[in-house]
Amino acid sequence: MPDVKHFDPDAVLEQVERLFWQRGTATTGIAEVVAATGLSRSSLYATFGGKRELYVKALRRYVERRSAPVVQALAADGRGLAAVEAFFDRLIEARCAGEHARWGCMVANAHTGAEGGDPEVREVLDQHQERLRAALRAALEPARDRLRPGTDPDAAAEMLTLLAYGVNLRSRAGADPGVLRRGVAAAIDSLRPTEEHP
Amino acid sequence: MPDVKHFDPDAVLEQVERLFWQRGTATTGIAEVVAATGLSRSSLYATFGGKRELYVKALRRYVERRSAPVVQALAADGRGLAAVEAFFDRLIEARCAGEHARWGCMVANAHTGAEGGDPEVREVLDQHQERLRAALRAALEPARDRLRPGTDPDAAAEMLTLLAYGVNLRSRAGADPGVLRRGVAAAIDSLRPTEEHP
DNA sequence: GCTATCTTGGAACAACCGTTCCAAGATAGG
DNA sequence: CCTATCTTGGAACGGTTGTTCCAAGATAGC
Repeated sequence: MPDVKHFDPDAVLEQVERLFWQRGTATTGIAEVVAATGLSRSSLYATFGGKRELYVKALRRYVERRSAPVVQALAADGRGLAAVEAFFDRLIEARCAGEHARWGCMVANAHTGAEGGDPEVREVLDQHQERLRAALRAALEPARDRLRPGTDPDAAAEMLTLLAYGVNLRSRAGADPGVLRRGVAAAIDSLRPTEEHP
Repeated sequence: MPDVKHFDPDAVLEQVERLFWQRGTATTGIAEVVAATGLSRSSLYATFGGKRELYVKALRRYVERRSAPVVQALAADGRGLAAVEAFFDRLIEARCAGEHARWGCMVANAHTGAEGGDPEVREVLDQHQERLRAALRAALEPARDRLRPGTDPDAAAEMLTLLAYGVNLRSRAGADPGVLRRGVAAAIDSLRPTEEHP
């Protein structure tokens, strides 16, 4: 009996996600959201709630549609250190070039600013960190006996996680991809066993 | 002949610095600055200019009075890897406990949000990154021949710099200091030569 | 085609934003 | 003590914020 929505909610949410991802929460006004999505304030509020709920939904969409697939692929990649290398290569590439260049990571971005104070947001942040850590740990597992002697894979995964956040942050300020690659390579190479020269 | 200021500009700037450091630019209104400092809008605008100039001056103060001393101490510390260890220990301690716990690093915080778009701010960000990198590189120099064979000190300094930004970011979201320490320890330990067991 | 029910466009809202302005107050040289 | 000059308090500004509200429009079952 009732009327039906004149738009695709997920397509709209993607637009909103891109807006908040690039510009942040505090800087992006509802007026900009209205302008970017094309729909009216009424539809916006009726479908998603207020600005806070809209941001949280956009952030969740980012985690599920942008981050999770890559993280899962990393966890499932059985190539060992090569998998970790590939992950960081693509990360740096995506952060410094192409459509989303210099946008950083929406989750990393959320760490600063008012959005990080929200308990619901904080939960997403911690979940994202934990998933990335677990994926890096899983990626290291097949290479366990090919790592440098004495290496603790859990601690190594922790280190690589922190490194990823560093890359995400610095990429937003225009860091040179070559420099980022060099820093990441130093970390990964330090996990390889020293070559023997008898 | 003229009247003289009824307050100490640098003491006020310190208050402002703390405010912007903890809460960010976009979230902190001039009204809050007025309330925190106790002085009037007139004095504020006459002394520091608008909000943008006020933020930049507070950020510069942070770099010069908070960051630079620690970074210089790191560069001058001749103990090698122990110097790097001490630097990160104190960093994590300051980020997770005490007066400024969970505030993160004001410079790292500036990477996200509208402030990062300002060319003047961007310059401070790059300068800070470069100083930290150079200090870490200098701290590694005395340990050069005590590092793991094949280690590139320049690349290692790059890696440690990224790691520091990761620590700063994650600390704001309430990361456990023990976890942070473990990740950092993994990075530093990976620079040590493998123990020989003959 | 009628109608109950939802959606939509857009006006309107109070609250707050950063900034400006000016009269009143404070100061130090003459 | 007087006065030129700067500072200070606080009112006021136009613009923007997120949100609400309602009449008009669209839809699908009867």
